[in-house]
Amino acid sequence: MISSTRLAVATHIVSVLASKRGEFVKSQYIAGSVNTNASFVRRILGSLTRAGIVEAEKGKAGGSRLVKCPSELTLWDLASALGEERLFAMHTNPVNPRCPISRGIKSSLGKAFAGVEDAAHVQMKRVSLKDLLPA
Amino acid sequence: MISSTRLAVATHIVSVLASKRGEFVKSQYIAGSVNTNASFVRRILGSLTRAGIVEAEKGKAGGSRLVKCPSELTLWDLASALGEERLFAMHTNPVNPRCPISRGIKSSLGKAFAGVEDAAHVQMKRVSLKDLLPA
DNA sequence: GCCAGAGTACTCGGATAATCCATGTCCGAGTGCGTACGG
DNA sequence: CCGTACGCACTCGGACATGGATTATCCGAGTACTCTGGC
Repeated sequence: MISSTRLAVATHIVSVLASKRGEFVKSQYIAGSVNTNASFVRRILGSLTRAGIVEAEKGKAGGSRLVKCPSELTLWDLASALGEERLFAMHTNPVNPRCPISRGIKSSLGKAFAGVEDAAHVQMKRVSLKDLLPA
Repeated sequence: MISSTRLAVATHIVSVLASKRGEFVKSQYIAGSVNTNASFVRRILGSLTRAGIVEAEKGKAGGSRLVKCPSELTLWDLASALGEERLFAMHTNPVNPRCPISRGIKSSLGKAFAGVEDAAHVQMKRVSLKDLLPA
């Protein structure tokens, strides 16, 4: 039912960056904290960089560092940086035009899903990275 | 974050059942509306039957029929019948005990996820099958 | 005419196959710093 | 002593492998209705 852990890993990543605020942190170090491989971390860091949440420095003394202030970076920012805004998946099977239910369900259910997602997004915007860091 | 379309398909299924209220509908007919295979439909019907949302009749004139009233059957009922209550997935990689972030993140992020999910659940309980049917 | 048994049309549910997606692994190209070597 | 060239340690990003989850396909066993055949 639930597929990717990217949001959880992204949150873990920015938490590590926040705990080393100002320093450039190597992807290998972050991978050690998450207990995964550095390439996976880099792929997520790439999304965060493109979204302006993180900046990367190349070269020997390179690494990544947090650009945003932890109190102003929310779960929603991370999810949308990853392109994981949707919580529900519609089935993609073709519509059966001879069935009125089949013709209408995707539209009405889509609206219902959107309503639930909106409520979730509101909550996600209220959780900042600062809330997640150890006191 | 959700890969499976079971909730969408389950909603489609009960919509078809509601549109034929009282009649026993064959899984093959439902599959035609969803444009998928009957076995997949039956597997979902099985979950709905176990949850008391639907009842099945065997034999030649058999099929499935809706037990609950459409105005009292919510998205939440369907999701929980399918065991798809969770919207987010935590990464399952082992904790790195030498990293304070790694030690704490799963607990604090888990609480944040739960808060968002609670908000979503509230909305899901407000959407009934009746809201999704054509007027 | 009536009952037994076969046939039919569904059910459920398990086993397996085919696909898809998330993640892991590996590699090449680019870049900036440090060092070594040659002038 | 100074500048260039090389090596190193990172970055990004693509290609491909792997494993698990989702969905599709197929089959067997059970059940209830219906029809047929024998008494």
